Amino acid sequence: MATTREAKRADLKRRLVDAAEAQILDRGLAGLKAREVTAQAGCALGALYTAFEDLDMLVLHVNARTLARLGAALHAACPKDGAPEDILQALAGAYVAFACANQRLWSALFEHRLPEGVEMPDWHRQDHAVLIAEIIAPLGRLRPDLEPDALRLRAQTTFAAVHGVVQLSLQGRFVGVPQARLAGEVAALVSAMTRGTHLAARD
Amino acid sequence: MATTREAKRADLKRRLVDAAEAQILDRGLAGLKAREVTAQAGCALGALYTAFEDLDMLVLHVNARTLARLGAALHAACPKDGAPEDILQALAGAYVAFACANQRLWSALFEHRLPEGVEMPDWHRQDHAVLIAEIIAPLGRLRPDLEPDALRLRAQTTFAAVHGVVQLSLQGRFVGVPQARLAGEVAALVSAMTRGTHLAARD
DNA sequence: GAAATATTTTGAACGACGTTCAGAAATTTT
DNA sequence: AAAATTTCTGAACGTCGTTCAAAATATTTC
Repeated sequence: MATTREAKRADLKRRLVDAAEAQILDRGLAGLKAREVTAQAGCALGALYTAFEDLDMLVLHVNARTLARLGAALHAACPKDGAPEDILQALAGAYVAFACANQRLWSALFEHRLPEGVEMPDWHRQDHAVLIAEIIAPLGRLRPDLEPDALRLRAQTTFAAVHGVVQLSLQGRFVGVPQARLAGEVAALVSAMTRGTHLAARD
Repeated sequence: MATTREAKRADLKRRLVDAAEAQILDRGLAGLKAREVTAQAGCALGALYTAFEDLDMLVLHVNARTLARLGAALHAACPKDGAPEDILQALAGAYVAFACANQRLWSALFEHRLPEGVEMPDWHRQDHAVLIAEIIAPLGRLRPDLEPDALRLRAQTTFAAVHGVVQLSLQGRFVGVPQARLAGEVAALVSAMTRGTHLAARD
């Protein structure tokens, strides 16, 4: 049974990620505890460290799942054809909707920090590409003058701007916009960025 | 010596905030430890809990200091007269410069989370007002049609957008823009937001 | 198939952490 | 200066992530 060993290991990993996801979902990232996760996954405390290097890597696997779901939501929300403004509005709206509907899992994506000096593994860095993938095409139509590198950079900036508004709002910070106003403010921001960006291309 | 008691208490608090600030400055928020802070402040471990409710409240006092310095930097960078675009660019540039020059203390402002369910004390909520205070006037000139409430909301959104770009960049995230490009991208964002915002006022 | 060997799983134990609190030290009052 | 009060102290507690010797299980050998 050469396959059993790997299959059991994969099953353990799945149960641990399931349990960690459930844990973050109802207590937040800070409420994730090794003892509770392993109890819910039905394994010993030490087993966690045979499946993953440490708790941080387990969180990264939960985040990978969340990013995949978020990526699918963004892709689904993106109209096949339409004006660049409409596509960007649809993407921003979908991002807001996903963050609101999955607050704790979405928060974990950006709250989580690796210990200082520890670099994020490559396999997980790539998972983040979905955050900007769909932005590039419509933005490119607004700014046909930009080189691919500059375009990608501007897509990152565009994402980060929207993300910032969502993050400060959902964190309930003093400077964050009230959650009830979030969708409207993001729409206004995207509108302003879109119009302003379009103008810049003509200068 | 009625004054001594209060003076000594105030001195202890100051030493603790000094030590915590130094600690965050060279090891980051996650590197802040009660035992090290009290050792550096020259008091017993338990003394921390006679001066502050807990470590979180000590962090809030460090953050209050940082916000005051940041507020001063933003105010100083804000030209007395000039086009709204120029003022907003100056503010954004100063924000980027402060965040870069004080990365760990600035990060602590937004990394720190109170335990779930614990609300931020009012005295510290107000400290955050400096983040948007200087934005309101120039933004109001671009959008004279907005009511004071809507204007304040838009100022929060404008801040959050710039902040998002800075935060993802300085965190070194995959989707963040490289630090070397940060100032340029923020300038482009402010430019686009400003032009777009101005156009919206004419619709 | 049983003994020997290799692998996997286990949970008690470790060190570090934030926080508490009974007693020691210092101060104020009598 | 003795008594009463306040302040300060650091050992001790509970919880955390992580480790690792030993137990349990699986595999190989004869």
